[in-house]
Amino acid sequence: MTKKEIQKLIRTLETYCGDKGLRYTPPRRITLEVIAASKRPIGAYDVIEEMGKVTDKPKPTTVYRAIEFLQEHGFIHKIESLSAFVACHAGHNHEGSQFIVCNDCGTVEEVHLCHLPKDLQKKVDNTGFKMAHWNTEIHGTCQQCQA
Amino acid sequence: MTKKEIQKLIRTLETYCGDKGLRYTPPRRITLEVIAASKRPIGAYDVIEEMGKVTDKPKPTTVYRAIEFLQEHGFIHKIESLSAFVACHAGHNHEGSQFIVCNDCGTVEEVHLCHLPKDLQKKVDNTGFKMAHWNTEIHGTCQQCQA
DNA sequence: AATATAATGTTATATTGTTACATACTCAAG
DNA sequence: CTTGAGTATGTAACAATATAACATTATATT
Ligand SMILES: [Zn+2]
Ligand SMILES: [Zn+2]
Ligand SMILES: [Zn+2]
Ligand SMILES: [Zn+2]
Repeated sequence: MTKKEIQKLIRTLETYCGDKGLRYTPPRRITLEVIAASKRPIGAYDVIEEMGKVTDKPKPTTVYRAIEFLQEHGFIHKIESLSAFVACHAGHNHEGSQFIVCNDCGTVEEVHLCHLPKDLQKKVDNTGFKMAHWNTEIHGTCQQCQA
Repeated sequence: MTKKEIQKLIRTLETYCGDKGLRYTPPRRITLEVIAASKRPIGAYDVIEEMGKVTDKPKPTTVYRAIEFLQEHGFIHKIESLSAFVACHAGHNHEGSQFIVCNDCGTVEEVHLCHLPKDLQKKVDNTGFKMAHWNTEIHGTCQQCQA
């Protein structure tokens, strides 16, 4: 994300917290800034490192708590297959996420769909399952890396 | 899986290795047996524990190597959001996996589709991305656990 | 000020996964 | 046979990721 986009995202976080009676705190702000500023998914311990540049180097707990908060409220997503985090690019909270991950350069693109693909939704319905969240990670090689 | 199904799966592994000039070895066999016998996704260190009941307790490397082999050849899948493994229920190697995961009881059902859902495939095609593998994990509450 | 709630600080530890190097097995060429 | 190449395992140490438990601080409400 560009610096402007990050600034906007941070203001969104601040507003969101105000509206919901949640606290807009340094760990939460900095964690989001760091994740949003990263070109690729960033691991929790790299967030700790980055955060250490602007505050006392935080303990894992601090960052993991901020990550949990930001995930719950839809500001970031975890790329499970990489144990790493990215800022949400959809601009709103959503139940499902899709990512395209390049195995060569590591870049990740969020592909936002508002609904689970029909063929999957059908299968889920047939089992009487009550869906809460879903996530798809598509691995392969991006156009750039094919050249 | 039932004991019969496991036995069949193991024979499939043996045949597969023979056909491909790969080795059918105790770590590979036991790892598959243990994962297939588990009612829920099983973590690598629990596989180590189980394997320890029938051989000298193995080191992590042994089990991780077997897991890697079994994954590469389509016998097992990793549930990324749980860092745990399940035996494949599709009966053949496939590029994409879908799982329905109950957050309450932990049971996982594999939903096999041979192709990526169309809306996702379109998005991928538009980016010029060359897909290798994909994985979807759907979390929620199974019918039993809703009662 | 007293209280309740939300959030953070701190320490230690648990869980998951990898690196590096030595040893053994299998098959085939000489 | 035996030697060499490729495949797989054995072993020890370690790295990376994540959580538990308990103390303290901040914020808002009474
Ligand atoms: Zn998103
Ligand atoms: Zn790439
Ligand atoms: Zn499968
Ligand atoms: Zn359930």
